[in-house]
Amino acid sequence: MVRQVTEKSDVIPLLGEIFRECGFAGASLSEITRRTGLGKSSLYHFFPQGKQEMAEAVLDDVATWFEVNVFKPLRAGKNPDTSIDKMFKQVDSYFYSGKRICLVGVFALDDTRDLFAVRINAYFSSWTKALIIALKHRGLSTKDARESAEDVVAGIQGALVLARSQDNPRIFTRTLKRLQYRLLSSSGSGE
Amino acid sequence: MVRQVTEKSDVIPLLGEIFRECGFAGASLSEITRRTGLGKSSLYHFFPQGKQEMAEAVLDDVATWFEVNVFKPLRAGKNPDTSIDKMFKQVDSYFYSGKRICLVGVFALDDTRDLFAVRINAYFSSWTKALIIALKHRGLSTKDARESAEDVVAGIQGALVLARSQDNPRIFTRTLKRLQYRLLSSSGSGE
DNA sequence: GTCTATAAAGCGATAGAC
DNA sequence: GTCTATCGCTTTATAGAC
Repeated sequence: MVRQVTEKSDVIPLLGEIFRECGFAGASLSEITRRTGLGKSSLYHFFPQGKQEMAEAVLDDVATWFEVNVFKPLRAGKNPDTSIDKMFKQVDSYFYSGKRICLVGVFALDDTRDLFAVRINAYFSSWTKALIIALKHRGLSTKDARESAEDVVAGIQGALVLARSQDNPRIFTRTLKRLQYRLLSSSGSGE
Repeated sequence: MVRQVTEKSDVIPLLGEIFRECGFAGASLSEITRRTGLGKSSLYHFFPQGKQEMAEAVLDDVATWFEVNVFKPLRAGKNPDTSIDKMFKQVDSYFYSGKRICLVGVFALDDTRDLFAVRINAYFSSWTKALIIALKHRGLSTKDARESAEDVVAGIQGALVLARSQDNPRIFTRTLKRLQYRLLSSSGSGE
């Protein structure tokens, strides 16, 4: 029993960490029970469809966070340099500077993807599209913006994999720095 | 029953695909039995330690393949441009042009990593180090070589995640092309 | 090396009391 | 909303015959 929770909104972040660390198949109900402090009955009270519904709630929670804190600012377009800088800061903070991995990435790799295909697709495509908009506002062509955005989103995911495989979060932070530097030194509002 | 196999060396590639698609926790013995055509008794005859030993055999098999076809050529150093070009060709081929994902990456993300930490660490560090050697032979400084190598290895992993999440292998192939282009246009033997 | 049978534990999920 | 008890099934793993 980690803590006492009675609200669904309190449970979801805990579920997120469990799925992140164990994967979907590896996250057993007994582990979930142990780490949330909620019995199976309570869990099924909150999530009648069981594990599947828990994971969907977590994915929606993650999507909302990124929508508010990353995607929307990127699309707003008032100042692309500012919103891109904010993106990197938020990403560094969200992934605990490389000590935390991406739940959507975990689900995307094995056959868990098929269970949540729409949400997983939407997460990465929203991110890429929002970044493309910001880069076009900086003066990049559609083609250049798409390529750069894809490089950055892929680069972030890859850096998380690499950092975790080496048990070295600094791989993540320094790769993030290089990705940002490369973006800002491409043609844009600074010219 | 997919095929009749009686040699351990025939089973390992099949096991690789199963772990790749299902993850370690998600790969049940019944699924392994089904797709290899081997009964549990035969599996435990080949791998007395069970699933753990199967996964270790697969990881060693992957490591050997990359050592022979990618890392060793990169380190050989006779012609870094050639061996780097070979690396990208082999990687594209190994990952079926983005239709296959990286087994080591799958294991690296969730808590499966802790079971195979040494092998997972070795895979990515061997790759990065071998690429650093080739890049230094091309004239890059130690610092630049390390940064570029890290970008490329992370970029490949990230492109695999992105391609799979969008169910679009072309994301992988075009990201691979850009990574190679960026490597070759950095200072090197072409100058 | 592969078969059948089986063990012991854990799995996701449910029922009914409170 | 949380408790206890339990269902039916699957899990990993083993034993012994052939």
